[in-house]
Amino acid sequence: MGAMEIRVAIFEDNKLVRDALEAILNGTPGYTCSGVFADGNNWERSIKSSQPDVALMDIEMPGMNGIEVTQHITDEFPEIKILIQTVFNDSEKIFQALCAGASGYILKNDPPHKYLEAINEVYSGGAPISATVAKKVLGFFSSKNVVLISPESTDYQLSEREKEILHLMVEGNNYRTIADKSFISYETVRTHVKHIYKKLHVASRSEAIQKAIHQGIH
Amino acid sequence: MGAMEIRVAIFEDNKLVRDALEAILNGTPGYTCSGVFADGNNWERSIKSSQPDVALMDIEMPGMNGIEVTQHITDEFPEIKILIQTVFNDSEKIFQALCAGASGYILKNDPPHKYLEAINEVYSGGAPISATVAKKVLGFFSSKNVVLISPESTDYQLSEREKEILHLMVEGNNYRTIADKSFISYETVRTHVKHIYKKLHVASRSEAIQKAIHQGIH
DNA sequence: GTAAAAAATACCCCATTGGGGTATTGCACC
DNA sequence: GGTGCAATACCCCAATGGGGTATTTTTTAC
Repeated sequence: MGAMEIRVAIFEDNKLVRDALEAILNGTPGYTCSGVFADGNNWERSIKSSQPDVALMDIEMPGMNGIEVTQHITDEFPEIKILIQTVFNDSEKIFQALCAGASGYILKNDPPHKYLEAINEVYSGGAPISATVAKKVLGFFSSKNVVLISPESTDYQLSEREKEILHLMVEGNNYRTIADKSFISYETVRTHVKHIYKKLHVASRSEAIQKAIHQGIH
Repeated sequence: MGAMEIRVAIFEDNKLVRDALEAILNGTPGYTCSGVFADGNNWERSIKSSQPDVALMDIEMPGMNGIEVTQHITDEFPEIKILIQTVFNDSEKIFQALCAGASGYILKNDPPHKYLEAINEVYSGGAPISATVAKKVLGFFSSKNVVLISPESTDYQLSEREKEILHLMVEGNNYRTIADKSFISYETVRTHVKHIYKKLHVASRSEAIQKAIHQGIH
């Protein structure tokens, strides 16, 4: 086990597939299978014990599914790359996985050498997607299922105080509570809120909150 | 010119690039350049005269840009595949193009053989994306810039009357006006609105309107 | 260094909205 | 013939939103 080997953790509920993948990884120079898990129910312990560079993730697993595990891992261990593998051609799942932070996507019927290439590619910072998946991704953009929010439009020039007030609104406080927590009067809160609405181009509390959450105004 | 050749139209403002692409296409068996255009200003005429299977589209063009042209072509001639090519690594533009209906995406510094492969791939129904672009696409999903709308969630079981009221709300009428237009009392409008909010799982006029518009409740 | 602009504070008025009830009528389904 | 639902209608009241005006402080600009 040389220092240059890519450590891979396998999350896969099918024992045959799991064993096959493990054999391929351990039988190929440059790759080590550092952990094999049948589900994601103990994902945190699994990750800590196997210390992978790349997690090969099945979407369909009993208990916690691959999408949830992907979300958790990218939240807690953002340096670990996740390569999603599935037999399903389910667009919905693919997109959930992509949104959860997967780095790449391959189909289960891809041949072993494709797996190895893909693992290598995510490890090097790339983004392997099989042709089938790529097609779905592009197709999805053409459909009306995606709303893009321009990164440019996220600068609303809110003042620090306004951001504080907005934050308190997102937490669900009403004007009275915001006033108390900010040590200013009810009417001042209202004035700030009016300014916030003008800057965000919205006309209600809920719209402002939506915009704040979706565009990460903190 | 055999029957099996792929007809390609080039939209590209740079004359050098344009001529080079034309030469490559016409010099390679299986490909024909059926039209060469410096901009998209007469896109409809250009498409009708060149009858392409695939349009090779530059994003940056004087007058109508490649994204707008892509949108028009996919609207009017959905059978034509569009391969976007650009020197820019601009995520924003890439996503606009993808949303406009592009079938594939290559970078201008890709070598000629990649162009030919990509043209062949879109023509066969594939979705070529260069590794750089793929990375951006996947990265975009992980960011907070994309909102996915599940197709499943669009049935809210609104009654006919409730849909009417919601429609009047979308048009900007207040309760009083809705009441007058619907020949019912102000209070009845309020009752309907409360029911609508419960069914849509929202808590304000603006959220309800957003949901109605985005999910096409009529 | 001073003038202009922006931010933060505070108050006024009042219409509109939202959530919690209750209640009656009519219609369909079993 | 009761049970459920849609449509109608009213009550109370808290919360929100938009329009003002005004003072003080801070920042920015020339």
